Amino acid sequence: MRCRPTEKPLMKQKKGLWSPDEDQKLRDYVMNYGYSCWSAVPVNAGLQRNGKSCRLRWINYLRPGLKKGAFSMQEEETILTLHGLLGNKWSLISQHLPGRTDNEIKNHWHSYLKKRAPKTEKLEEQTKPECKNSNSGNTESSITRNSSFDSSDCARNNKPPKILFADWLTLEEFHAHENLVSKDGISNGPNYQDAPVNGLLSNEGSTDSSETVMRDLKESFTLHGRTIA
DNA sequence: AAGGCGTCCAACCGCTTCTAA
DNA sequence: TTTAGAAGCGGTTGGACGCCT
Repeated sequence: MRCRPTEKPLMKQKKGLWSPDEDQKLRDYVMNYGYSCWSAVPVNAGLQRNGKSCRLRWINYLRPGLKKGAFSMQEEETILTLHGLLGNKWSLISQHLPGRTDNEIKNHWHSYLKKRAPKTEKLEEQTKPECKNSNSGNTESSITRNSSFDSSDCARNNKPPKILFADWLTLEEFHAHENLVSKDGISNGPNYQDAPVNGLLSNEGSTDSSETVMRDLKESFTLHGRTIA
């Protein structure tokens, strides 16, 4: 969804940590009017921030239903399993951990879980299929994007079937969320960050065990004509 | 007590994708 | 078909904090 161009903010945009006052302004605005157009949010809410910053603050901190506190063993197990399957697809991983944000999961991975999974990483390196990117002198990408199921090197060149979030839903489920409309008539669209999702992702209130996650993923891929080896 | 160092996390940056005009 | 602008995503950075010497 694309929103109409809005007036450019006249004030200089602020950076850095958010104040409680800014949080309150953003929360009030989003609760009342929704966020069909993030670039308009700071202007209308009277914030000296850019839309991107507001979106991030809302998703990572202000959004209702966010879990605070330490990750449970089960959550960590899920992250490890999914990371092994999907690589650094933090937004996909976060969809299996209700109340956790991609940023939070990413941080937790770099802080704790990465150290716990060195064997997995090494195994991935060894078993990585021969698809070395001939045209890339870009060592950065091959170092930082070292997952087995990733959009990196090989995947980019061979153009595998793209898997969008909508692919994980049935058509009915997708359209059900597409019809989500705020009380002011502003359509929020299929906002997967907030929408309680049925079916595959219906894990509200319960974290997937790694086995369940594996099974779900395999079933989902099979359903869409793809398989996980 | 104070300075150095490491860790964690919030937020920014830059790139890609999507879509309306 | 092209283009511009917005959203989304993942990598990176910087500051706050705690621990150690």
